[in-house]
Amino acid sequence: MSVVRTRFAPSPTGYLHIGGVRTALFCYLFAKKHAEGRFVLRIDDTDQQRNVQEALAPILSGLKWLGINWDEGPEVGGPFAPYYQSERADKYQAAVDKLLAGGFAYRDYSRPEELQAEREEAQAAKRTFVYSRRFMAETEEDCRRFEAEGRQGVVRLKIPREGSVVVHDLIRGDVEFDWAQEQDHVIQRADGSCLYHLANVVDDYDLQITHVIRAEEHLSNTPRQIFIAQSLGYPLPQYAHLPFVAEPGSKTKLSKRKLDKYLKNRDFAKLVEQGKKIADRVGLATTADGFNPVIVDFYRQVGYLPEAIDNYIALLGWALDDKSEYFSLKELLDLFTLEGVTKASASFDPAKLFAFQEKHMSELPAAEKYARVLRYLIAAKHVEAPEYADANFEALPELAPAETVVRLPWTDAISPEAVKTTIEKTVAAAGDRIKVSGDVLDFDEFFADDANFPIDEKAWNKRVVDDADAVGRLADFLAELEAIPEAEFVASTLDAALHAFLEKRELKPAQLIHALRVASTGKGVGVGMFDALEILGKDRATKRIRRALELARQ
RNA sequence: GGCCCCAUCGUUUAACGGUUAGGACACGGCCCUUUCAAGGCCGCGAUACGGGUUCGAUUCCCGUUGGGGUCACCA
Repeated sequence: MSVVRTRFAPSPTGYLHIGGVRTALFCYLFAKKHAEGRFVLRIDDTDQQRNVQEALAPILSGLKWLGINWDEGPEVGGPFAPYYQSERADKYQAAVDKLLAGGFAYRDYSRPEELQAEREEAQAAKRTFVYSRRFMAETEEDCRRFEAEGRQGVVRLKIPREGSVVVHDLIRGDVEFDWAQEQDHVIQRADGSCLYHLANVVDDYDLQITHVIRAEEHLSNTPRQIFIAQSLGYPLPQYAHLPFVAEPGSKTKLSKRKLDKYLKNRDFAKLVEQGKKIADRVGLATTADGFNPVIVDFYRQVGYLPEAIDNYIALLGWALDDKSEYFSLKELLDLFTLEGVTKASASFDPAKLFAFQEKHMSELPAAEKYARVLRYLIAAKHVEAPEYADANFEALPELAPAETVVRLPWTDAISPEAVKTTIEKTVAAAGDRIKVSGDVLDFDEFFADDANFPIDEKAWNKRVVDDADAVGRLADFLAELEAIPEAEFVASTLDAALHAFLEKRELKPAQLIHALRVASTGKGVGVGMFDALEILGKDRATKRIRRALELARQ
């Protein structure tokens, strides 16, 4: 048994979308689960302009981010280089010559309008269109004659006019197509450039691809590829056509262009809204092409975990059994099989993806959470890191090195160590509330200037202004807080102190805590009250409450 | 329109002739609770339809309906 080789062959379009990732992931998983299996990345740029590298960058970075690493292809090279179709023209030419010589293709001199006329005629007569081959050149003389008429020649496949072909598909079983339904497709243009189907077949052969795993849309053009391969004497690869990734709540293929439509889906809108909130704070343009939940870059920017995306994407058209759902990439590598792939298209469900993100995030070790979150705090300027003084969000590392020095922009009185502790405690206290890394920005109250942090007006009015006794209680409790030694200013002590205070006065927690929260954090909601006080520390916490009391008494 | 593919809760899936048709997400309720999350418990909810085959069909066959893909000198 030969070594399994799969390939993912994107065109450089400037973005990597969810559907593409799913195909790439399955190709990768299938190859890598086999001993010595190789996953090849080939760039299908037969029809491209200059800026291939630029348009390719987001695709390569997206795959890398997701951990879908290729064994051969751009940047890493490999034994079958080049991996760009634009650099393989000579191979295609040789194949065209061979096809022509074998009588499997012919030179055609029809003009587009002539072909169109035939097409319309067939349509009017309700027949399947089949080219008459009226301008097929069978001899050199024919060629010269047509050329003398000012015609330009292309090369077409000479598809059989009868009989049928069976595609053996690993997912769909045997699918039969009549040759009569196929067209004499053009494989080479007048200018000598070759078209996709030819290039694709030649490359799959040259790169020794054993399993062609691709989206279902390619199933119906597999016959012509089989024709090319067989005419060239190539052994056929195994085919596996994956179901589509469809739109939320629909069976239509997911498309980047229809974002407006998807936005009407509540869950989709939620994702975008959360993403925008984060992007705005870190200075990311939300009008950019990549800022769209259909595009992988969106998730990277907002702070999703690549493992969560991989996990969800893997389940889009694949299942292991009736209960397992949470997988790491590594586990997927062991468990993935083509047999587990479903036949029906699966629609992309943003809410479910988010649930996977929550789950993976909740299992992330504290140190890594810290490293991921730091990027957002720096970009939003809640903390400063001298070594990244002028860096914008994109220039900041996704995982900040542990030794990164941080300070608060508004004071030097708090040491870098203390700032680091503040972040660590904030992340710990926020816990599950930080669902994507960028969510850390919801807890900016711990980094704000004690003398001048923003206060949510609604919460302030409700908890302080409208509560006649709030100020008095706050003042009394402040005195208690001031009596606690700084070293004991920790959540457990504060909890005990507050409850003792309440008990003495026969008050319920709510009668003090809400006002205390607004006074010390400026917000109506947040982490546990005692955690919040501990994070701030005695000095900052009491300073803030004093400020609040002053404001309330004005 | 021709050809091809597909069809289980709202979504994603399990059940490869015998189950009270299972799970997850979402949704609803309750509990916990200082807010917001999280968590726990409970609930709602599906075999598209019609014929066969069979002792027995989600499962096999045929048809209908519905959805999707594809029919380029795009990939």
